[in-house]
Amino acid sequence: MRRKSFADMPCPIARALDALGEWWTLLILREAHAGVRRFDDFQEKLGIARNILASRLKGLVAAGILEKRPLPQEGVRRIEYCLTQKGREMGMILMALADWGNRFDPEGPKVAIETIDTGEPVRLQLVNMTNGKPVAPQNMQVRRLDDATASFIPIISA
Amino acid sequence: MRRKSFADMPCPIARALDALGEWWTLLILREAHAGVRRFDDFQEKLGIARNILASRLKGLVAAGILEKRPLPQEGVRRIEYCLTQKGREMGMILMALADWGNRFDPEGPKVAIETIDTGEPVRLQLVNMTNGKPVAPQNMQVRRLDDATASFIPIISA
DNA sequence: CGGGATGGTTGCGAAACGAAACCTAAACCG
DNA sequence: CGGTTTAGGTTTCGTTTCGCAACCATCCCG
Repeated sequence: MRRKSFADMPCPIARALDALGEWWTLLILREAHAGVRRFDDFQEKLGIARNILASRLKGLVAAGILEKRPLPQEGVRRIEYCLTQKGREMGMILMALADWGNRFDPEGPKVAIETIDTGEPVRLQLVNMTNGKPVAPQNMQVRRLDDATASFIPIISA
Repeated sequence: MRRKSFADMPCPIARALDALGEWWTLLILREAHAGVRRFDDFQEKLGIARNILASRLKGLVAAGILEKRPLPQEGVRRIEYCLTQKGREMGMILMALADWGNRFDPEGPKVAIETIDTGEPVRLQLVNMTNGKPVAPQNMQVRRLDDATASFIPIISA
């Protein structure tokens, strides 16, 4: 039996996890967000096996999250794996993981998530986009638009 | 070879993924946030194999994300898996996944993430906690507090 | 031509995953 | 009392994925 895919589930979380949920994938993207672009750099910083890294990079390129760019004029052949727009915009997911890990892992390293200029603390919040005000998690829903009678998308009243 | 653990990496993202990053785990927690509490309900809603579900639930209880509660007076024996505080507070991670999946998966179901009372759109934002103002991702850093000379925690200037 | 750098692929053993069958204990049913 | 149902798992077994090390293919340099 092949490992079950989440790609055909009618839920944006499931479909996101189908692209991001394999072991190592989000750590590769953490490095990408930190500026890493080259195969050997990913490999060395993460300590991931080279075949697994190759497989993950291929998947992320296929998912449109990374883009493979050969740099022809660089002496030896060089290839860069660059974040696409889709890849850059999943920074919030990494932030949410970092924030939660930081607050709820007593053994973990303590980090400050803060502004660069003033060093003031930064957190993630739900914000009402029409008035910019914070929204309580209980006052939030995920509602299906395309086919109202189809299966409910379970979510999240923290 | 055992699959490599992220638990001893000095990064809150890696350590969070050590608890949340296995296949199925975040979907189980999506269901938990939607109100599911019982073994057979998780199993039926997700279509997950029972042995895998048992293993994931055990891990989540060990990680302090779910709490196992027997309900003695309920007729047959019933067991509930309830979110702890730690579990409830990772709703932001699910939100970030849902938001990203919703925006960047053209094949996926379109959903509205909105307030319940007024139906206004809701998004995740970085917020400066001292003044409540939004923070641009470029003006954000993750800085290590406990051992400034130790390995850099890569992050995230979306 | 002999390296070295870069970006992989191959082979193989060990875990993890998936499905179905099975088990346990308590209720309930007649 | 014996049989069935309900709930929550565990076992078994075959397939897939992971991890490691070794190897390979290009290109460039001297």
